[in-house]
This record gives sequence, structure tokens and C-alpha cells, in this order.
Amino acid sequence: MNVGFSAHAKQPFDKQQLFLFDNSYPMIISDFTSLCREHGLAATHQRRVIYETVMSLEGHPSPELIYDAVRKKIPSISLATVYKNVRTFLESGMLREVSMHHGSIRVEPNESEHYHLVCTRCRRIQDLDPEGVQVQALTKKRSLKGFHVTRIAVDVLGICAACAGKERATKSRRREKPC
Amino acid sequence: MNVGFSAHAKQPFDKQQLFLFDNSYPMIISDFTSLCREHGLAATHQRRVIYETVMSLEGHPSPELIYDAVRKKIPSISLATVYKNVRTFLESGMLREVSMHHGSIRVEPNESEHYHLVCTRCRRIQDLDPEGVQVQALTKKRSLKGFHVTRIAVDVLGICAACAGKERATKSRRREKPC
DNA sequence: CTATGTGCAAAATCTTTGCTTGAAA
DNA sequence: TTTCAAGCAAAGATTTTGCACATAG
Repeated sequence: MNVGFSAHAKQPFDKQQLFLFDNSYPMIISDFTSLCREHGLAATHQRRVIYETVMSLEGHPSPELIYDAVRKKIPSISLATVYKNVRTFLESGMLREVSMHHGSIRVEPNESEHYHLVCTRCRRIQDLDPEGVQVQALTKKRSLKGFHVTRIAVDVLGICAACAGKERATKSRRREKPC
Repeated sequence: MNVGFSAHAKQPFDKQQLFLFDNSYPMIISDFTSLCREHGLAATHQRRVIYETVMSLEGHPSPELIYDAVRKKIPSISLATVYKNVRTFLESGMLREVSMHHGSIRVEPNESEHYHLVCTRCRRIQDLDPEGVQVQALTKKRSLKGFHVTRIAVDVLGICAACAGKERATKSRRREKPC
């Protein structure tokens, strides 16, 4: 089941208009409170403002930038609260990351062409053979104009077998060290 | 022009065996010293050990992990030297990152399916329409076994127009704030 | 009421910087 | 012998944590 915005609902964040796609027909769910309930979270004022702020921002904001924007509406909010809630939203699936943040730089010693399998729970990275997948079509797009392509990185995101097992056992949502 | 290792040169890092592919035929270049010369870097002992250590490591090591491994060979090396050289190698193209590290988490408010155009110089991220590119073939690979795929992220890496312009003007290699 | 979230301050990580000494070209 | 790198210590940036108080359910 996917949660998403209608194509135009984006710009000034037309608040209570979230849609829930069920692979068959869209159904309207009331508001942020329901969205939180869907994800098992308390619908606090701070959360609502953080979420709406993120959705209203252009680009790919960092926690600091979100904090700066949220402070205009709740001057007393703390950076820790923004961090905690961004993390909570990411873990619950209400928001997602541009690409998996590993906390530190990761160097790639494997010089051969390959993709990655990245676990969003434990952040483990495994190499993946690219056989039969052609993303090179991307380098021919006119929308690239001015951009000099050097490489195309493909990350297959999901839950690794080890984490899926643990999940069933513990129901924990905590971020974990790589399996 | 691509610099790479032969398929089997990987395991215990068969040192002086680097190959230079010219899109036509491979030619052998002498050693680490030549590789450094190719990239305009001084071939110091520390650099050699750091580079060889990275290439010998399995997985996708962080600077800390590289530091731990290098210290076994040069106990007096400093973490700062490892950081400086990892950065130097990444910027010169002698090594590459698993995926672009942005220093902080980046949240994706755009819920529609799209890819990213990422500048490796200024790290700016732009959205890219995925029209006509099918990476879904990846979800059918048997090598995925046990991994539950939720999303496939595609990053087109390269140099944005603004950075390409600056490069020509200043020849600077410094990491810069997004254009 | 009871469980969860917030705010604050402090700590833990990760990374860079300035400067002096040392090594490479 | 000049230029670039290493080592060290300190600072800067990013993220998490513990705890007292507040709020949602």
C-alpha cells in the first residue's frame, strides 16, 4: 500500500489532502492525524508542523534546514526534536531519504561495474551484479543539458533477510548496526 | 579513459599490477608511483599503504575502518592523514564513493517516482524524470534472495554545468557548496 | 491516567583545519 | 631546495542521549 500526494497537491502543501493508493482506487484520508495513526505515531503539534514544512520545501532539505524553516512557525522548537522526528518519519516510512545516509563516507574498492543492495534498516551495503539492466538510456535525455555524466549509480533499497528475520522476532524499529 | 583492476587482481591486492583501459586495449602501468603521477599526486609511503589497504578490504569501508587497518602497517599514522588522503583520492578519481556523501541526512519531499542528478563537485541534487528507463528488471534477479525490495534509487553522477564552468575558470579541485 | 513526545544540555561521532616538521620531486 | 604531505591538536559539524516536564490518546 502506497501513501502519496496527488500530482498538484505539492506546491504550498494543500494540507488535509492526502491520498492513499491501494493499487486499485484512491481513497481520501482525513488529515495528518490519520496519517500518524496509520503509522502508530502520536499526532503532536510539532510533528504536524515539521511534516508540513518538509513537504512544502523545494529541493532536498537537511535537518538543519528543516529546523530553520520550522522555527519560523514554532520559535521554541529544539533541533533535537527536529532530528528525533525526522528520524521517526524516516523509520515509519512517512518520509524517505534522498539516498541512504551512512553517517560516514564509504569508499568503493570494487572497480567493476555493479550496483548496490542497501538495507534501509541496518544500512548494510552489498554488491549486486548489473547483468541485463540498461540505465544508459538516461545519458541520452535532453533534460541533462549541461550536466556531464560520469557514472550511474543504482541502489536497490529494502530490507535484508537478516533484518526481516529480526523484525519478526522483536518488532523493534530501532536503527541497527549492519547485520 | 578508465583506470581499473583486472578481475582477479583484487583479492590480496596483487600490488604493482594496475591496468589502464583505453577503450581499446589494456596497457600495464608500472606501479602506484605512476598512478599517482597520472593524477598529479606525490607518491608518499602513507598514500601507498592507504591505497593498497583500501583496495584489499572487502565491503565498503569508512575512513575509521581504513584507519584501523592502516595502523596495523603504520602504527604512527594519524586519522587526519587518512581523512585527507581518502578525500584526495576521491577528488582525483583514484577512488570513488559508494554513493555521494552529503554530510547530513537529506529528506525527499517529492513523492513521485524520479531519479537524481548529483554533482560530484558541489554535491547539488536535482530531480530527474525517469521516463523510459526500466530498472525493474533488478527486482527479478535470483541474487536478491531474501532481500525484500521497497525501492530502486538511480543517481546520475557527474559534473553540473555551473561547476564545469568554474572548473575551466579556476582549475580548483576544492569541494564546494552547491551551485 | 499512562505512554509518548518535547526541550535542554551534554556527549558522541564524523570531518576539517592550522601549523610545524618532514619527505618527495 | 622548493613544494607538497604528515602529524598533532583543536575546532567545527552532525547526530544522539538522558532526563525533567508536558501533552496526546
